[in-house]
Amino acid sequence: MRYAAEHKQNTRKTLLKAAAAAIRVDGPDRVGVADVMAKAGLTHGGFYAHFPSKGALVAAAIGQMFEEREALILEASAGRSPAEALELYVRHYLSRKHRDAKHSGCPIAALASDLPRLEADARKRYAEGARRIRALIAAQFTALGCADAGAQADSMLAELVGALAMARAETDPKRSDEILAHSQQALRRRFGLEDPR
Amino acid sequence: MRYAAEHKQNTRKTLLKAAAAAIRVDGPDRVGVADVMAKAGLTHGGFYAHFPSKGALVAAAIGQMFEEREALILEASAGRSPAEALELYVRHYLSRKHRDAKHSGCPIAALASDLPRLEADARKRYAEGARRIRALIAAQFTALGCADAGAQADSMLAELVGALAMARAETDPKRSDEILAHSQQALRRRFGLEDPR
DNA sequence: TGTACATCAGTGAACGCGCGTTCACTGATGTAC
DNA sequence: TGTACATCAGTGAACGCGCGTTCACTGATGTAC
Repeated sequence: MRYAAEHKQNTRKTLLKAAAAAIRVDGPDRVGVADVMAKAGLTHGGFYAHFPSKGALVAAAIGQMFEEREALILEASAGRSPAEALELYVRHYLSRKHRDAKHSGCPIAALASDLPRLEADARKRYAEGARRIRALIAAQFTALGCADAGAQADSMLAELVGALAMARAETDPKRSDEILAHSQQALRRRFGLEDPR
Repeated sequence: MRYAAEHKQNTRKTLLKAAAAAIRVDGPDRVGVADVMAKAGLTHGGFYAHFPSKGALVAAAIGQMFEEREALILEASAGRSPAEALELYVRHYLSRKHRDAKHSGCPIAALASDLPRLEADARKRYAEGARRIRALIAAQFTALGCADAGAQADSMLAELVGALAMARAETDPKRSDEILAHSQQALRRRFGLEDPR
């Protein structure tokens, strides 16, 4: 079966998307090469036609996660004022929906504690991705006229990531909701974000 | 070789401490039963005289981490005013020393993203431990006369955990230091903690 | 006092399983002549 | 127009390794008689 010119590239993209989802849910160690191939309807042997090793897949999948995430943030911010965009970001980030949709959520929170254990390539991709997301937030603060936009972005992102990770770890659903709500409230207050409801 | 009455209990404690350190550094999946036994100077076969399974070790080791951590917090707070205790906690939490000493640091940050993937027992221990640490912080806010001490504690802990995890994931040492410094500054300001230096 | 036996933390070989990786092969299609 | 060959994404069996778990055994000491 000879394939269309872009067929291989499409398969590669499918693998990356499948890996990006699976790794956020189960972690880089528990996601197998065979799992990812099966999700694309393929058998495991063909994997090495696309990636030189599992480590390379993990690194590329982390890149994929951040690309997806950045696209989502840009799309959500489009046509909105800086204050609206920040408010929306915080509201979505600390929603029950985001907490429960780990496969498609923020990779910073999903992989935070896995990261220091990964190979150099994967760490690099993650650090670059985190910096880009931080830059998107900082840009909104700059547009709002903040002098220390970078510091504000770091602080906001830290509380977002920490609150989401802790809410996901909490076994009591009520307490988990509370963690999200408390950080939501704190962030709104300290950054002067209106509650639109 | 017949052993002293408490010998087995001591061995168990040694194993727990070794596991608690190793799991924070390498994660629950990459720490092997044989590794932990070797760190106690034993061979792997004897493991099952102490724990029914690896999962039970992981859960017990998580309990151990939080015990160590609580003891440390209580010790550091002893004889200090609530404001001093909070200031010290934040300063230590966001120090380079804490960032670089993963084996003995805060388990909430070290295992945040591993948690949702672990067995029910381990998740329970973690959630209980996180609640106790949160309660220690909330108690200081209550002593300071805060009406919403629980909400303050949640928000502070979220920023601490997020900032530490992100600083550990960052590959550029300068940016990593900056992440710690920015959250340190933000937390001091919003909770009115004096810089003693 | 001396001998046989019970105890039990720890030993180390073995088993089964999953997973990353390799490799000879397949089979449909494009190309050369 | 027809035939032989090259191409190449994907197949599926196999290999090696690490790891959790099991189990028969060790050997020093306490206990029963």
